[in-house]
Amino acid sequence: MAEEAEIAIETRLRGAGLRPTRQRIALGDLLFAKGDRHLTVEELHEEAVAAGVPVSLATVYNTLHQFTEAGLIRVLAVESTKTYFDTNVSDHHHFFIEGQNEVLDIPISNLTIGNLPEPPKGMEIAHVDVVIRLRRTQR
Amino acid sequence: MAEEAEIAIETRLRGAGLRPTRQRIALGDLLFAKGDRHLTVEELHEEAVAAGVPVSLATVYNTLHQFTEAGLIRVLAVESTKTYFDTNVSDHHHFFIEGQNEVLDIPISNLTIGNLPEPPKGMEIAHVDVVIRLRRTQR
DNA sequence: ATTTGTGCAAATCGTTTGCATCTGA
DNA sequence: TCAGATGCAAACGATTTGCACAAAT
Repeated sequence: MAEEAEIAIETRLRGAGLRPTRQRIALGDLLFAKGDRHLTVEELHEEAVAAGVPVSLATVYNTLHQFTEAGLIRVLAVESTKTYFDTNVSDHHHFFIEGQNEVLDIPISNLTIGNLPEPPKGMEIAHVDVVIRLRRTQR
Repeated sequence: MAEEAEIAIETRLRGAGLRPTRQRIALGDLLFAKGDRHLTVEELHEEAVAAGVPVSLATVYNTLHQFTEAGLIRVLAVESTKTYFDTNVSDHHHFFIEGQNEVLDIPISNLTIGNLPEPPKGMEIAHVDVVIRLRRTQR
């Protein structure tokens, strides 16, 4: 199963014109082995080191950007200090817990958006992002 | 009319417990004199300097944060490395033009959101942000 | 052998902070 | 007067980049 995932990632990397290097495969494993994830570069770097794959921070940055260009993951626009990467590329939206900087998926089926506006001339809609910001309930 | 705006801003500043200093009034004028705006700190700073009010960058940062706390403006979480401030605090959403880092208001009436999901236990919804990302149409 | 990726450290960029000086009430 | 505001420069954290070395084809 780990093997299976590894092969799949190698294939996906090749398909994207990326050499399946040790580091990229390891990062890909960490990203995709556990279902949908929302990670910062820092977090993934720590996981990689903890998993015995001592990649450098710079490589994690490079790799995540390459994965993003390849469409394997996407960037989340929740808050501006840190960049979050989402391993789920399908159409879905997010909760963001303020103060805790935590991102959660919103189950797809719940949310609908109606009356999408016409984009300005010469523009088309690339993506619609909904972020529901949460705060702890007063008590 | 400029006078009127200035008085209003002084009043709003006082109401928020902020001394209406030369710099805050000038920045407030720039922010609110031209209708709804989406600005970065850098942009506002340049405008101020161009308008003959040589505030420091640090003061622009401080001031925008204080205005935000006072509820006069709000922070936009589009994506990008920079923080955008919105002078329109009412409930509305945004277009974001990719590559150009430009923010536009979506006219309120057009967009509806249905079936808002239940927030997780102990949480409540603070705010719902919709960002429609635009790209230039292929030709 | 050639091309591409990696690691490190230095560089960059947006933002924040410490502290001495100034200003509004 | 004097708490609060400002300006500067230094500090900071996230991200990027340049370049020598290593790995993949």
